[in-house]
Amino acid sequence: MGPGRPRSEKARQAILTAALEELEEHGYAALTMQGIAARAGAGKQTIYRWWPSKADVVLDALVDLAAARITVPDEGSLPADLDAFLAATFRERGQRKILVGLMAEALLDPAFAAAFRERFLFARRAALREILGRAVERGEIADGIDPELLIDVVYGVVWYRLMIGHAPLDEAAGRELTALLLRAVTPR
Amino acid sequence: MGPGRPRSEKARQAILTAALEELEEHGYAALTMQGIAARAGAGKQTIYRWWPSKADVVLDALVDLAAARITVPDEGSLPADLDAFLAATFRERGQRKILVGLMAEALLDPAFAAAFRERFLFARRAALREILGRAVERGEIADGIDPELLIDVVYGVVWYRLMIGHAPLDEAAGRELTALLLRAVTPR
Amino acid sequence: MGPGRPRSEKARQAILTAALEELEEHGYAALTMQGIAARAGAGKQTIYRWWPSKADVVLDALVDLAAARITVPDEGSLPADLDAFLAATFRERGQRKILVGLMAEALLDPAFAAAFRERFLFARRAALREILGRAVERGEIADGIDPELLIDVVYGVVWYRLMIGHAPLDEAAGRELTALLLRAVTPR
Amino acid sequence: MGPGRPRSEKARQAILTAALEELEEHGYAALTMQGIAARAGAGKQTIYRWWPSKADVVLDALVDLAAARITVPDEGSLPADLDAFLAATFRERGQRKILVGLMAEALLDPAFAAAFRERFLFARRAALREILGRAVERGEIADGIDPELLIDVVYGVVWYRLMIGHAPLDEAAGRELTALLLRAVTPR
DNA sequence: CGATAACCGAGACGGTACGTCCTGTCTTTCG
DNA sequence: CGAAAGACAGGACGTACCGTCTCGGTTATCG
Repeated sequence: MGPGRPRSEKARQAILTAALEELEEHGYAALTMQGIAARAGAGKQTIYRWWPSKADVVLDALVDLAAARITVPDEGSLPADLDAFLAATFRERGQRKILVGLMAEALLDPAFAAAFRERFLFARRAALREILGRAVERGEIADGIDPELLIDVVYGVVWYRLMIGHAPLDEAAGRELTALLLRAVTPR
Repeated sequence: MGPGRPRSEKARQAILTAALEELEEHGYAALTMQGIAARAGAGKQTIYRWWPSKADVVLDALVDLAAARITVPDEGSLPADLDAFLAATFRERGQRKILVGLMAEALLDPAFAAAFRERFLFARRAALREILGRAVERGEIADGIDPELLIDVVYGVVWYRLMIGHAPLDEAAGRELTALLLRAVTPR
Repeated sequence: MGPGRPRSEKARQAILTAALEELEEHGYAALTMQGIAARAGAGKQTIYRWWPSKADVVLDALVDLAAARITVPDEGSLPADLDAFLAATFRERGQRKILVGLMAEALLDPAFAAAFRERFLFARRAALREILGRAVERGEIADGIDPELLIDVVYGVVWYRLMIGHAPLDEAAGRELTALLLRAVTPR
Repeated sequence: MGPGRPRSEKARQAILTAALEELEEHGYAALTMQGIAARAGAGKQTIYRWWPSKADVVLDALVDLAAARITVPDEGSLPADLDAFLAATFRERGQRKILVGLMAEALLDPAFAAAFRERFLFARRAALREILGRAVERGEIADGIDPELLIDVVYGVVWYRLMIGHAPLDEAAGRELTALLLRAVTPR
């Protein structure tokens, strides 16, 4: 490390925390750099020095939150793994506001969209891909079925319901989706 | 009609057209009421009088555009209907910018989200529901399969790919999705 | 009179009354054509048809109010006339808000300034001029003293105090001013 | 001085200059915050941060302009002092537009009226008061004559003519007014 | 141990869009 | 054709944030 005062870990934490609190209290739409800085007792410059946009702050906060969370179940069979995976996914719905806000930002800002994909979405896809890979090896998935499409179906339904809110995202929904997928992929 | 100058259809058209042009040129994120008003040669007040937000302007423009477009195919069989429906859906992708912008707005603004659901999303779901309803009557869908979940799967995949852009939304994708769904729903 | 519906005297009265009431309640600065029209139950066009600006409405209302008020005292001597004139002038101070508002408008709008001069200010000057004319004939004013300057002194002091509000405009003030003027003009 | 970027003297000057230029070109009535900001190359917020209204901007500009100008003549006699004072006052008539605009604003806005009185009007009165005070000491003013009334007469006539514009404000006018005042105050 | 350098908080800066208000004009229906 | 109603284009308002900048001050490395 060169000379100069090192980055303040205290400021970083204060900013991430402030961002999550502001988001929780007022919603993503009302989130502002000014507001985060004020609540964190930080200067705006300090935020801009380390994050290119407020969405990146929230994404960092989310990644911190969800750091150790992506546990890939390995129950020995596809149905069990899928059920466990979806149940775990739905359990984190305290993050609904965060996820929906970040997706909105990603839809509006291509630069952030790339970061969101790489650091969040694709990490989740990889977990599901691992589950499906094991199922393929076990012969639980018929030939000619593209696992990537299955991933799209799972996350498509999850995100669609998360965003539209017209149907629940609970364990029953998980089981129903698992059942449908099994009918689709099971060799016969 | 009461007294007073009636609403100007010319102004309405100018505003909707201006909104779409601005969106096309600069993207949804850069869309502003000022910009729309200036390009339309309209006063801002005239916009605010009839639409609560810029998103509602764009939604109106979209509904005008897509007015007669929701044609429900009736080819006599589920596979044919699904293929035709998805092909028709994907063909309208000139609307990608519009749809993604409106979804972003819906994620940020609950009031607009309700309008978007009622006037756009649910109308599309209804079309698909009709197709599936006919398939159920024909016995092409096994008992115990909830058509609403199928709708979520179709639009989930469509929206997920529309938003993330990691995979194509073309006729091949449509056929692949159709095939997967048929495997899932066909009685045996 | 030509054909067509004649001007509505009822509307005219409603507008003048509404203008004075709005002025009284919210002050001249907050006076708007919209507000006057709304309170009068009149259309804005009706106001614009007959008055070029809100100031002209208020001026009309003032002239109606003060119509018969300019009574020129004729007590037989300059001191008595002056005292009576000033006392009468000061007595109308319920019009303070109106006068100050109109003067403000006249300072900002040359077109209205002309109307204000002709229809109000110069009418008042004429009254005072008549008093001074009689005093000259009676030999109460020394040669070489320009009555116009005396008028400026009287109305200058009145308006200055009316505007600045640093000193009272009451009968004592009138007597003090009268005394000063007499010392200045009395031949010796 | 506390922390934070200090106020920009350059911006302050640019704003005051822009205000005077706009006023000169388009008149006080057409003066707008937007216009001043645009011409000064400043943000509107920067103006609102330091001045509550456009009138306060112009008042600051005037005070800057007239800073060292209030020179109280001391010629040794009341007639000479008065003549010199009035001549000096009338000589500044390049400020007519400014003064009339500020007075209009003061008539419409009590908050600004207070500032205008304290920072401009009363400062001018004080100068005249000093002249009259010396005259009293010299015995040039008869007992029982209130100097404050004399100040009202002088500034009353000046402002009345400034506003109405029916009579000139030149050296001849000054001499005529001086003569009248002397007749009024000279002991006999 | 002092110079240098990068950080920090604070807050002013030039901008841009917001949503509201009012202006003066226009286009209806009604009497 | 006057009048009430109310929509229209236009433009200023005062506010909120943006992202940048310029302060004084702090905390590290390195000569």
